[in-house]
Amino acid sequence: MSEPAPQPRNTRQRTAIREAIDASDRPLGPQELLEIGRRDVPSMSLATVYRNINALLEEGAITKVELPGQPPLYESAGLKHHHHFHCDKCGRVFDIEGCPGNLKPLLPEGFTLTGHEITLYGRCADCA
Amino acid sequence: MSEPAPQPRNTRQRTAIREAIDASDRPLGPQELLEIGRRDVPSMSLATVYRNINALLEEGAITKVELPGQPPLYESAGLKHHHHFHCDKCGRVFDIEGCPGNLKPLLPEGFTLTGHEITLYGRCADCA
DNA sequence: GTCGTTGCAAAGCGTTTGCAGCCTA
DNA sequence: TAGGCTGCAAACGCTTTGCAACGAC
Repeated sequence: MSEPAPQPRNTRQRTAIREAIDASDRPLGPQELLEIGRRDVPSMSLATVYRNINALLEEGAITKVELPGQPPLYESAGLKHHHHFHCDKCGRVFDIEGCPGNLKPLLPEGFTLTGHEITLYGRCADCA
Repeated sequence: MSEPAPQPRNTRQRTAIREAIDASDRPLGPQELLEIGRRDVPSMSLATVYRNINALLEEGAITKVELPGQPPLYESAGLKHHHHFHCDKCGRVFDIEGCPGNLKPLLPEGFTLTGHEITLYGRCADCA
């Protein structure tokens, strides 16, 4: 089921990507990570960003944020349960604390619930 | 902003696609629509499915259902406000009636709310 | 007969992968 | 030095588009 998992090395590229994600207060996409990472390592390629994203996902350091109709974003793992807000104007995604909870009553007969995802849409404070 | 919008024609392909969507009790993807459509019009191509999906979307006959991390699905327009359930096992998506509502309190200061999307995950009745 | 539509193949776009050289440990 | 990592370019999967033939009205 699982590969022997090689010994990871701390390259400047990997460090730059991990720090970019940890320092951000909102989830970031591969292209944004490339731009930020290139401030430290100008030669960095997009393929490297993707490979490190996948490595960090597998080691559990970051989480994939998937919103309807958009390519995935990534944020630090270990944030508490939260949801996301997508600004209709600037397109940025923000973390939202809290959760309405109590969604089980919505389920049809015989269905079981293991998780949920909520995305809010509107204008962020900068764009409102 | 908007093209003069040509006079649409009722081809067998378009009819088959529209009927497949209207007859389904759950949202369908392009590949599924191709398979169903080919029962009526075996020569149908995937490009035709996509072109008709987009035409039906613009004329407001169908709605795009976008779930996190999956390609879009399509369902009849005019269904009342609802959400979606994604089965972890079979991968199918089902419509869910009802809505928790009252999500405004979750917003940070200065943010405005125009809409929301909720996706539930778990096992459907067949897979539970 | 017009002109919207179709099938096919090529092009786009975001993501993944093969490969040879590079660099961390 | 070994072998994981990187940059580059080719490959992929899904969707769109150019083009010539087709067919609805």
